[in-house]
Amino acid sequence: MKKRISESTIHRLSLYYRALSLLEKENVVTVSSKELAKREKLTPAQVRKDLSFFGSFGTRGLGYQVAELRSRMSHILGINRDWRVALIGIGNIGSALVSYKEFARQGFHIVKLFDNDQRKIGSNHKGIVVSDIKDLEKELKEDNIEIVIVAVPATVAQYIVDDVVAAGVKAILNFAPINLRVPPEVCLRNENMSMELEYLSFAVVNNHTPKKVI
Amino acid sequence: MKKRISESTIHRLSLYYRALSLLEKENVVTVSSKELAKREKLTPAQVRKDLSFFGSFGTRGLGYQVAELRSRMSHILGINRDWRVALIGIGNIGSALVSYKEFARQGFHIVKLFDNDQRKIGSNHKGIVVSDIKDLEKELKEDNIEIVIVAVPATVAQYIVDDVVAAGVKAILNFAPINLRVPPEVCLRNENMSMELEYLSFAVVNNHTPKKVI
DNA sequence: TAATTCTTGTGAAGCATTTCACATGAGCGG
DNA sequence: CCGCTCATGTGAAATGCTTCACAAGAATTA
Ligand SMILES: NC(=O)c1ccc[n+]([C@@H]2O[C@H](COP(=O)([O-])OP(=O)(O)OC[C@H]3O[C@@H](n4cnc5c(N)ncnc54)[C@H](O)[C@@H]3O)[C@@H](O)[C@H]2O)c1
Ligand SMILES: NC(=O)c1ccc[n+]([C@@H]2O[C@H](COP(=O)([O-])OP(=O)(O)OC[C@H]3O[C@@H](n4cnc5c(N)ncnc54)[C@H](O)[C@@H]3O)[C@@H](O)[C@H]2O)c1
Repeated sequence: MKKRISESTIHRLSLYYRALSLLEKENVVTVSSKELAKREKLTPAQVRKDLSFFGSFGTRGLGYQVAELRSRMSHILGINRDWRVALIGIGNIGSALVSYKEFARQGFHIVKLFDNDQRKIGSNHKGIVVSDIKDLEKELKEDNIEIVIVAVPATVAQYIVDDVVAAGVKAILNFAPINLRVPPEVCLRNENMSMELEYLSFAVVNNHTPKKVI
Repeated sequence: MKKRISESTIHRLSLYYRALSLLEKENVVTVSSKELAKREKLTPAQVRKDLSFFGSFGTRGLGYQVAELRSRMSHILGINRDWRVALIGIGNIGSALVSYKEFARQGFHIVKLFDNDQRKIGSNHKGIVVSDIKDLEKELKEDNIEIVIVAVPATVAQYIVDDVVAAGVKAILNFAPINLRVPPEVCLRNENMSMELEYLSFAVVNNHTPKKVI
């Protein structure tokens, strides 16, 4: 019975959630798969198929209740609750992420910072004191951290991630441009900006246009 | 004859390029599809099929010459040359990107910065003076910019992108969490970190492990 | 109540991508 | 130079994902 949900479907759930949030702000009460599709450059059939993996949320002839569907989406995505996030590496990109208030508004609360630079350890970023990387495993456990963001140089990322995994964390967002080894029960996602620039460069040189834009 | 190259293949080309660069640093001379696959958690067949879209670069029984294949990859990806990049929005994320030296090392040179904040206009970031957003279209044309990175609030991103498109730019990397409209000849890529966090949250809640890690 | 309109939910068809499997060619050791 | 090993390149099969197309349910109007 349990069908494997594809990566693309999960990403589109995020898009639906985003579109529904906007619709709610616009005080729109119901929305059809057609309208939802248009807003995120997809097809109505795609929208309905994606939703159908999780249940049937609409009314024939009418469409979907915006508020209800949004709430359903948030449950499916697991964002109807708060998440405790730790950020490792308070450099260029790390600092940008701590300052980004939107994450907290979405339920992703960065509650812990780590670095190995003595000048940074003990300093305060947006109300959070930077911890020593030495205490990583211990503090991740103590603080019940569920998601870790890795923003350290690629050369040390694997060591860091090994500790993160040892601490029992099951979800990692990695910014270092390196292929990290994690056990199968840990979900690792990579945010690789160079790869996106290379995609653009490929597209320009080869006159290629992507079919779908993530 | 011209086969459509899939998004996944293009992303994997970046992975091959990265792995080959490391192999070259390690003074490895030849590499098999098997080894290349292992390094990036792929299958040997996948590697060979991807490469086969662009030619045949290997030697049966031996594998691929690391230096040669790397050079071929860089030509295919269009990174055997320099690119002139402009960055719009010198806030949290924009500042992090300007400071990141790796982009320039890969041939992506951020040579132009834009903002609308009077306190930022005229200021110097890593040797580049921030221009007024008012002059965006004119300066993008004058300076022959080919790739634009958009790091402004979502509320203004569409206006900015319209100007970027009007200036004839064909490649855009967008960090704003919004679905931007661009004409079909323009390649738009979105870097959406919230979406990745939502992916992780989905994975944890649904006990889902992705098949492939991008 | 019946006819009309609208839009969902979903098997099945149509495409796309990945994996398989093997013929083929290169190097090497005896 | 022959036989053995290794690894590529590629059609074909298998798998996965998207789109089609339509039965069926809900509202609305007559
Ligand atoms: N800055 C960007 O725009 C950008 C873009 C793409 C990728 N990245 C990647 O993101 C990562 C961080 O980049 P950055 O520009 O912020 O680098 P950075 O050097 O500014 O920051 C790295 C931080 O990690 C800390 N660190 C180093 N070793 C550590 C360790 N062992 N334990 C804990 N902390 C440690 C450093 O003290 C520093 O604060 C890198 O892997 C980089 O390749 C950055
Ligand atoms: N900071 C992050 O970690 C992060 C994470 C995910 C997504 N984002 C997205 O990236 C974008 C930038 O985020 P940020 O945190 O750097 O925001 P920010 O507010 O720090 O920076 C935005 C910059 O854009 C400039 N700007 C505003 N309107 C402009 C206009 N019309 N023309 C030119 N410049 C203008 C502002 O002056 C500011 O310098 C946002 O869309 C945000 O949602 C940021």
